[in-house]
Amino acid sequence: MQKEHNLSKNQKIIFDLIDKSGGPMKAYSILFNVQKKGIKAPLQVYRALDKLVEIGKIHKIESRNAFIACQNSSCQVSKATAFSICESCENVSEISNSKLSKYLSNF
Amino acid sequence: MQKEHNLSKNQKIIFDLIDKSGGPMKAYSILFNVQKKGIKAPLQVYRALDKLVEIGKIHKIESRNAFIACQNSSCQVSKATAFSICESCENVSEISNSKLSKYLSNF
DNA sequence: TAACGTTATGTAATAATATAACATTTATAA
DNA sequence: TTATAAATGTTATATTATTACATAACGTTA
Repeated sequence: MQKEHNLSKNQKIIFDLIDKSGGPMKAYSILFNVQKKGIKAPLQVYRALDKLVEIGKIHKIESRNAFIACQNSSCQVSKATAFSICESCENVSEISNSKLSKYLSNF
Repeated sequence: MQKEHNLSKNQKIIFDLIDKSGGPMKAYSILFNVQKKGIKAPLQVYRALDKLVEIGKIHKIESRNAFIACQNSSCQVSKATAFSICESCENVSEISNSKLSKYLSNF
């Protein structure tokens, strides 16, 4: 089970946006979308993103420079998470389970 | 088995550099290192890197924005490749085999 | 070999992504 | 309540990557 974290103001604004979007969002697109809420600088976005990744609420998809809400309510921080990404439509689904972590840990 | 590709001049210069380095190299570090050989612009580096990735001679480590020579002589293009990266020393070893691809393809 | 398509190269400018550095405020808990 | 950590705000800048356009080299086949 995921530990409860009290998100700060900026963290909550940004998490809600990503979560509601239903897909991966890029940092500067997030920035654009939250400017009306008073978040005006890249660093404010990146700090919130860093924290959200750290506590497991979102994942970064490295190959896309994008961030997506964790879609697995029992997702454990520091377990392997992979993404299956359609190369045509860019649809993303999260792959995260203990078998994958265990499998990769053989190497 | 890997198809033979005749590397162009720039591709060869850049592949040799990465290969000899024995580890991941970043694009602008590559650029710095090949300037004496006449490669002067980022785009020249990125174009060679793109091609080398495409033909499977190197891999991009997305989370590091870095490129590493394929360490598996029988590495198949378009098969999954993962990297195990020490979080202390940043040592990298390549994980690439058919079992991993097959395992991931279950999702 | 001339004409053609394809691939590679050169160059300048700029876009997109991310961090450094520093000051201040807010939340937590001893 | 004070001290300590966490979060915020702001400006500037570093790092990574692409657009756009022009030219050259290479292979094929007519």
